[in-house]
Amino acid sequence: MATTPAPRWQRLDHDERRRQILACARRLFSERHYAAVSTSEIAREAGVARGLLHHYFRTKRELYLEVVRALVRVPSHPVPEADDGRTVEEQIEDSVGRWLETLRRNRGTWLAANGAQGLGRDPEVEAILEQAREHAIDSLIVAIRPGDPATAPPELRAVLRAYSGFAEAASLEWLERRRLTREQAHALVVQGFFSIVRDALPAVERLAPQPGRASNGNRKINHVRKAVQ
Amino acid sequence: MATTPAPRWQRLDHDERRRQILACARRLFSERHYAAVSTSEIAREAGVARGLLHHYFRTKRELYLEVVRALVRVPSHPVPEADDGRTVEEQIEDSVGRWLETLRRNRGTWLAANGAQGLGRDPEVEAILEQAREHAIDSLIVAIRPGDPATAPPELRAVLRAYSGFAEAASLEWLERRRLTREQAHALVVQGFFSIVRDALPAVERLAPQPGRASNGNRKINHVRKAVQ
DNA sequence: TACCACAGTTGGCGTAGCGCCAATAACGCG
DNA sequence: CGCGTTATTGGCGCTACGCCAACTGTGGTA
Repeated sequence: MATTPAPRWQRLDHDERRRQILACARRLFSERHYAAVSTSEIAREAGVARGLLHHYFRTKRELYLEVVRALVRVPSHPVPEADDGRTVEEQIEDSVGRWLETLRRNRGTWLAANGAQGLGRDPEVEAILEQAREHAIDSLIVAIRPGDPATAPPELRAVLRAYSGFAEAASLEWLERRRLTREQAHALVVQGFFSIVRDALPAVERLAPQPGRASNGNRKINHVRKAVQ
Repeated sequence: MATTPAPRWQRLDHDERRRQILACARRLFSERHYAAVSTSEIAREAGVARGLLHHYFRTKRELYLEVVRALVRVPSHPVPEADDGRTVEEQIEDSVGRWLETLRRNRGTWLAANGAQGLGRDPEVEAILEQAREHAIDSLIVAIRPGDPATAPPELRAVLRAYSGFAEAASLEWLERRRLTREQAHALVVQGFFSIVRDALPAVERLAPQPGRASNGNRKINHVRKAVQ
């Protein structure tokens, strides 16, 4: 009576195995930097042979880039929801609140993607982060200005990116260095947004290379400027 | 007549050789990420044997960290000079101008240190950047508030760090994405500073956990608040 | 129930890169 | 000019990565 021996390993669905490996890699890459994580360790963690990693992600680096893509799913700064008739103030207030809550829940993920500063240009990683951030800027533009965000003047995008850097740094003060309470971080990000849009943005537009380029289509922004204090 | 054969290699002073290797490593690490640069390549670039790298910097990683320390010598945001009797406004205006000029001259260095976002926490690198930034914050505090910067309330440091993130992002828009002219970047950073100190800072202080903690010693900040618009 | 084909999975080979150390040679000094 | 100091080299050992042929679990089929 030859009983069939117990399987030495389990055969998983392609996507499921891929997700499993990715999850382990994500955890390890979030804790330590690229060079300090070996493929053997990721494989051991996932309970598979090292060769399997190369089957799903050709190289260690491609696995890493896949992790980066997964990490930037958590937005780097507050993004308003679609316009629902509320005032811009309410939308911003609310989006910042929701965003901070998201950060708290995904603390580790977000810190890995935004809190850590590597060094040395890494074009592929930069491209991924860049794309995610520009996309988030689009949402911001839609909230404060009607029309297609693609037609927004570059100065506006630039100022909002500066604001984005402001919001990220402020959040780090709450999440990581704990020099701000959550309420303070909220107030700082919200007030910062309105101040920057009201004061800094027009200061930049006044110096536009081609005068008059950004002189129309700012109805909603002007509304913000008047509404805040 | 046995003429002495030409030396096959030159024996340099300890510090000089060290600087030379560091310079090559710095160039390579600025162009590519850590894993994409090999010690053999650095050694070849410097015209020395690979073993010599390990003599001066025990490991590849320590060499890398040394490069990081060298890179953060370029400040990440505008830092006023020592108080020279001018108004705060003049000092800020001037410091931003000087800072942007520094950035332009050290474009590659600064982009490598601040433009690139790696991924995965790297405590040692973070510690280096952290220290440099906090030190820069001190200079800012001295400019806008009398007394020892060490006694400044944490909220103030937090707000200035947020401003620092703002200034860095704004500078990237000028240096890298070229959506701002230099004049626009200047106006944005200066106006952003005053707006944040005038509007965002008090909003944060109002929510201080221990009421009244930050209620004194803000004479000069109040002066800024009144002076700007 | 037994067989079969597909593809998920393994294990090991070849190579490159890093850490280390003993031997070597350039340079200053008596 | 010889000698000691130490900057510098070259090679050994090990680990990690990329690749691939062989293996095996799994679901379908007669």
